[in-house]
Amino acid sequence: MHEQLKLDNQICFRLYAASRLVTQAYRLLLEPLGLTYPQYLVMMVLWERDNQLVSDITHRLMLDTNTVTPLLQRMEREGLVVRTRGIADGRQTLVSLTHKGKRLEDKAQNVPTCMVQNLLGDGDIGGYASLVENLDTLIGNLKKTL
Amino acid sequence: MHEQLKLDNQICFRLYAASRLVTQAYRLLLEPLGLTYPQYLVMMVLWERDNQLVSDITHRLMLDTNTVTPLLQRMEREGLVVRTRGIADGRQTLVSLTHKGKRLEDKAQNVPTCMVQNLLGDGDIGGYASLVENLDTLIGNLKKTL
DNA sequence: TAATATTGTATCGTGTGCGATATAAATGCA
DNA sequence: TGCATTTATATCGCACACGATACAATATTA
Repeated sequence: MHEQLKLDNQICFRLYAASRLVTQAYRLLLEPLGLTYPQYLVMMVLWERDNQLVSDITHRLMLDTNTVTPLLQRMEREGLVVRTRGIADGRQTLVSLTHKGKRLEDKAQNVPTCMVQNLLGDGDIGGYASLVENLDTLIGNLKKTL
Repeated sequence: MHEQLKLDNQICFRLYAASRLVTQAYRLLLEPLGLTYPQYLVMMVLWERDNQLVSDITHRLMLDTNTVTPLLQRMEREGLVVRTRGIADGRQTLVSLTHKGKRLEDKAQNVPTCMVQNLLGDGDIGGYASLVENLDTLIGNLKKTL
């Protein structure tokens, strides 16, 4: 087996494993808030700006409606968001935060700090910025091929 | 919002997005083979060495039996592997490749090359090794906290 | 303007991931 | 030996992801 072939497996499997570990680490922090990681992502989008369309959220999270719609339905059932049909355009669905959803932002204040701690551990990661940059390159390349 | 807090979100969401994009890129390559990406990972473990225990596979893929067992059951249904109960230790389940499973290795020869192409795109391989290294550090840190 | 195409969401089915629990086989220990 | 404990795997339930499809509302066009 060629060197490059191993390399491929290494990088892909590492991304797969790292992603799952990140989600697991978030679970410990988010469970007290009653959120999953994908739900937390939606909340972050809405905390940044309230009242967004389903399509805004799908674009922001690079997901499709067949993932986001059920996600939002569960969050609506939990009383975190409300979905209302668009007035100007009846096809659209507007997603807005409830009181409970807004209040949750305060409780989530320490989550990012904890996650940085989890990622960095005791030591520094020298190439933190370069890691971000490399991931962006990777993501850009993959998007082009899809 | 502090700089670090944004940074956290960036890196975690990037890992999440990159992982999904990798899976999507694999889907195009693996669908002709009748494999999903997790199934392909299992096949790679078995192509490297046949006749392994469920626990060997779970450790190798950093997954638990509640994920791997149904995965193997689907693969057995597809005629890719056979699961046999351990002789020495009746608790164990030994997973071995069928003829069909072994033959699939040839058809999958070009998959890693294609994926490297997808990951690298036109650009160079600069920072590829450091990306692997940084991901390993990240994975190591996350494992420690879980 | 009526017919057609497009767009924005939603629904359905399948395959993971994973916490929680179950079960049978092996082990340990009184 | 008998029984509690541990171990290896399996089962169950829920929440994603995503391809495929459906559907209603808007836009287009003949």
